[in-house]
Amino acid sequence: MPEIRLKKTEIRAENESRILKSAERIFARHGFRGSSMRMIADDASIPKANIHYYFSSKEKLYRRVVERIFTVWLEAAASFETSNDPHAALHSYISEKMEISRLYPDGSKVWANEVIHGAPIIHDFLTSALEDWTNSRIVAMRRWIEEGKIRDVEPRWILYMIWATTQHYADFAHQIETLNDDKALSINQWQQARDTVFDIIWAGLEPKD
Amino acid sequence: MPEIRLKKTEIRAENESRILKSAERIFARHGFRGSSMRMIADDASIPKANIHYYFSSKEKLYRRVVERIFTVWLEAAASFETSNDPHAALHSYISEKMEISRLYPDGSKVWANEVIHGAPIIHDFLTSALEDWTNSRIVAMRRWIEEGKIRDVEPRWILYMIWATTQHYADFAHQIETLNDDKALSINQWQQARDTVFDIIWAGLEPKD
DNA sequence: GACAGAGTTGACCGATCAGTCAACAAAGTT
DNA sequence: AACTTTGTTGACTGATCGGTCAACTCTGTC
Repeated sequence: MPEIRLKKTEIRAENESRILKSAERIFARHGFRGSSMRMIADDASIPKANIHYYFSSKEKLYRRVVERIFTVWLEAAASFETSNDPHAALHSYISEKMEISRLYPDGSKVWANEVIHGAPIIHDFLTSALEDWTNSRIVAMRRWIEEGKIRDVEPRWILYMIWATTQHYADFAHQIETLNDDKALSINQWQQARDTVFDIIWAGLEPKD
Repeated sequence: MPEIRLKKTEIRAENESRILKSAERIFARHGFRGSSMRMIADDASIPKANIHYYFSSKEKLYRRVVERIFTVWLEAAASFETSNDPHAALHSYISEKMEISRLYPDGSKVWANEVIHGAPIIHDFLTSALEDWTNSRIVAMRRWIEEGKIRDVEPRWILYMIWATTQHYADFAHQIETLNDDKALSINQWQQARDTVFDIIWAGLEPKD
C-alpha cells in the first residue's frame, strides 16, 4: 500500500481537522449531550483517548466546532455590504446564506441547537461579535430607509426573517426532505427556493411608487 | 395549612399533567438526551420513581410531550382556511403561529430540536399528519394562483417561509432576547414583528396591478 | 373496620459516560 | 546511535443515567 508520509507537525493539523469535522457531524446529528466522545472517535476512526490528547475536554472540542461555524458565518456576513444599493446587498447576503445552508448544514444545526437550549456554552458569541454585526447592519438599513431606498420597516424584524428563512433550509432539512418524497432538494429546487426567499422579502422592502 | 382534596382518579390526571408540563420545559431547555428523568422529577417536585409509575419510559413520556405540541399546532393550522380569500387566510394563520410562538415557545423548541436531529422518535408525524396537511394547503394555494388571487410562486417555499419566520421567534428566543438588551420582547414588539412578517409575505404574494 | 386497588418512595442495578494514566511507538535532534 | 519530544492506545475510574422493585401509605368500597 502506498505510504503517505506526514512530516513533522503536519500530524497535529491533520488530526485536529479530522476530529473537528467528525465532531461537527456528530454534534449536529445528536446535540451536545447526545454525542459521546466514543461516537466522535469512531466517526473519525481514531481511538477515544487520542481525541483527548488533542482536545482536553468535550466542551473545549465543542467550542472549537462552534468557533469554526461562526467564522464561516462572519465571512458570509461580509457579503451584506452596507453600500448604497440595498437590492444588491440583500440579494448577495441571502444568496450567500442559502449557499451555506446547502453546503454546510451541520454547522447551522449545531448553532441552532445551541441557541434553542439558551446558548449555555457560546453565550459570549451572541453578546460580542453577533451583537456588533447586527447593530451595524441595523444602522445601515435605517440609512436606506431615510434615503427612501427601502420602505419604513423595523430592520431588526427583517434580519430575523432572513436568518429564519435561510437557516430553515439547513436546520429543518429532514422535514423538508420528508415533504419532498424523502429526496434531498435538487439544484433547481434550491435555486427556486433561494429566488423565492429573495423575491418575497424584496417585494416587501421595495419602495412603493 | 389548607388541604386541597383530590378526589378519586383526579390524582392521575393532575399528576400526568404536571409531569408533562415539566417534561416539556426540561426537554425544550436541554433536548431529549440532555434531559434526565431526575431533572424532570425535580422540576415537578415528584420523586423520580413516581414518574415511572405514570410513564413507563423516557421515550414514551417524550412522545406524549410531542403529541401535545402537535395537537396545538394542528388546531392553529385550522385557521389557515382554504377559503377564497388568501389575504384573510394567511393573516389569520400567521397571527396564530406568532401567538403560539409567544405563548408556548417550549413546544416549538422541542419540535425544532427533534427535527434538527432527524426526527428519530417522531418521524411518523412527519409522514402522516404533517404531509397530509401540507399537501392540502399546497392545493389550495395553487387554486388561488390559478384564480389570479396571488402571484405565481411555488406554494411550498411560502409555507416554509411562514413556518421558519414564525417559529424563529420561539426557537431562537434566547438570541432575540440577547439582541434586545437581554429583555423579552414587549407586547408592542411582538405585534410589530407579527405585522412585519405578514406585511412582507403578503407584499410578495399580492398580485401586481 | 377490613380489604383491595391505586399511588408513593428510597434503595438498588447494569450500562454508559467523560476523562485519566501509564506504557508504548514514532519522529526529530544532536 | 543515543536521547527527547510528540503521538498512540487499552485499561481503568468515579459519576450519572434509565429503569426496577419491594415495602409502604393512602383512598374508596363493602
